[in-house]
Amino acid sequence: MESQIKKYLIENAVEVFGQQIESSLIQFQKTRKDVEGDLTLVLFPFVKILKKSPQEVGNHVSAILSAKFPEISKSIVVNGFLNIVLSPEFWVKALNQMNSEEKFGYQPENSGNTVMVEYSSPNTNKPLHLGHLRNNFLGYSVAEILKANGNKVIKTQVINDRGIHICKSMLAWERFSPLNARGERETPQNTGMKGDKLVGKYYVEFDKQFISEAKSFIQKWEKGDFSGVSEEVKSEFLRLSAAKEGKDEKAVKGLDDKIKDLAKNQTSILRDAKEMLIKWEARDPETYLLWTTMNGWVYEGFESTYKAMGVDFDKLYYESDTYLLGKDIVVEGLEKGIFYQKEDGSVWIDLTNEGLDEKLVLRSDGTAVYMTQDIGTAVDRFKDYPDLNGIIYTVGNEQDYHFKVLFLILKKMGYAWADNCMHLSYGMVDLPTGKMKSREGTVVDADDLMAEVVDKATEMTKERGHLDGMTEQEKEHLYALIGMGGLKYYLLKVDPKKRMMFNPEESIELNGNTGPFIQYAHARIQSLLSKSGVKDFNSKINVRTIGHEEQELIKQLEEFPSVISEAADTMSPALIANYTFELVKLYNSFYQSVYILNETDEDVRYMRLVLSRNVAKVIRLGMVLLGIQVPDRM
RNA sequence: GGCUCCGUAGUUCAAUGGAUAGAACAAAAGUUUCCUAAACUUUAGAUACAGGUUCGAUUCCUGUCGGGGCUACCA
Repeated sequence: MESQIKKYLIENAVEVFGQQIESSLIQFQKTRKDVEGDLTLVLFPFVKILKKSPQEVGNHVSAILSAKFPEISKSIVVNGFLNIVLSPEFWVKALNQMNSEEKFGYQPENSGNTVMVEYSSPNTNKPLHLGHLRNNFLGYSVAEILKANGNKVIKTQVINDRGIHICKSMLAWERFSPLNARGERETPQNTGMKGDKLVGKYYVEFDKQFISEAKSFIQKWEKGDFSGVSEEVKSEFLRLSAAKEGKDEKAVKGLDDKIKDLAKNQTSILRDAKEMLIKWEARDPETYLLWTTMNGWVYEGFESTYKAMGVDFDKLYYESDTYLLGKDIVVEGLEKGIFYQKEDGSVWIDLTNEGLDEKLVLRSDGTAVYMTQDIGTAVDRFKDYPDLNGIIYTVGNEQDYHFKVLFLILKKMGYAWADNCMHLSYGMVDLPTGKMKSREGTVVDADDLMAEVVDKATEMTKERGHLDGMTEQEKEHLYALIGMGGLKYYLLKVDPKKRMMFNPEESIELNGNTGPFIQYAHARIQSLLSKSGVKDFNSKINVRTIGHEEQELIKQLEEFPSVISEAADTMSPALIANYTFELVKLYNSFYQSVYILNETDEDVRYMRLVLSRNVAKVIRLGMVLLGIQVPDRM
């Protein structure tokens, strides 16, 4: 309706306004709740053109529209706004229309572009945590939203499986794992530990040993004992120590960090890890086997976590596969003069003209850095999928700068698709106790958290659920569905760009703006429908009038398609979440105030059932986009 | 220091430059002879500060104050 009126006004602008007008001048908005009307046209933009008062403009436009559109039963001018009231017939027709569409609000499949969505870029040394949950749920949801808008979507992740950090956990496992009775080191099989947790444990172990060795160096140096270190290190230490004199707290901390780095570089354990990396890059069979084995453990662990999360991927990329391609591209860029080489052999790009800094793309020893790999991965992807239109990178906002640089480099390298690469930058998740820090053990583990919310859901559902006649398996499924629904909804309902506070207690709440609140509404409607005895909802509704609350509900349902498309444009699942919450509140209020099954007028009863059915449908279609399932009973 | 993002009820979040700034939680008071009360209905409460642009500013611009992030030959 809105678009029809808009179209009409633009096409007949000369007649209505006496001149052609920009389409941006036609602004519609939702009518305020406390004012009569279904649709509101903002009149201010026309006031200047017509040089009349808002009231006169309103009357003028109102008369024209009323004559043209029979759906408009009346229109009222208030304070510069034209509030349009649509007829009951219009709303009944709208309800009949949406009732006939199974996928109401979705665009036809493959009617849009081909887009790759990358989310979850885990480090194989660290088990997944709360931050990954936001990342995964967000990426998955955006992928689903894009699909609903007709795009073909390829879900992917890039696995960070090479580099010095990987060697650290490998080394620590070889060196520190206790042997069991059969003389074996710890494995997921013989300990029953999840693979990613086991590897993570040895990564932490490495860090402990590493830091303690570095500390002992510093203690020695402070006593003036420089045995076994080079003159350069000695003088650097003395220089840094002397510089601390008379500096403020912050500066001293910075210098201390530099001293720590200096000491870390002297440790034997780091040296051994570096040697291992060189062996790995040389494909030393023993090292390679160890790497493959331990990575296998991690992937198995991740797999089970992803399964619990309910996310999946169409294609995986491994940095161990793409870093070499990245290096080739750097060489190519060097020949083209896009990059330049310093005396020590390191390769850089100068972005000072773009307001950024110089950025390293290859180390002096010829090894790849993060940026090198990312360049390689991007190019690789467009090679794998020739019809790909763009990539969306779901990565935290602490990497805004990295992606700015990455896209700029790709553009300078002449890749036309660089303009279609986007960084879906999401905010950090904070805890009430402050930031998550692995050092301080304040990281919320993904597996633990998911288990906790499901436990809580189990407890609450047993207490008040309606589970008679369900099998144990069905019950387990329901508990998981409610627990995970709550968690996903909690993480997705806020604007992804913003940092958010994660309150563990609130995340398992069942009341208010929560997943279970929405799931409950769906279950209640399903129960209603099955009790109604109506099997076939295909016949048309036949009522002349329609109640205020019913009309408000249809109005809200009518907005679903534009919400989906806006969610895709802004890549914000939060819009879907908030929309659905509004819908459910309206429905609950409606449900409370009228009889449905006990309504005596058959036509009205049927209309209310159809309305309920469509509310349930839109709830389900909306929640699917968030990766949340809705139950028929709870 | 440079770059960048953000400051909205007690708390967590909303608000394409539009009408009297919406919700939820927490607080207070109510609603079950009826379709799932995990529901519904009331009440109280906020735009960090100072300017500017505009018919109109939470939104845009400038400055102040406060917070986060980036500023590695780590990934």
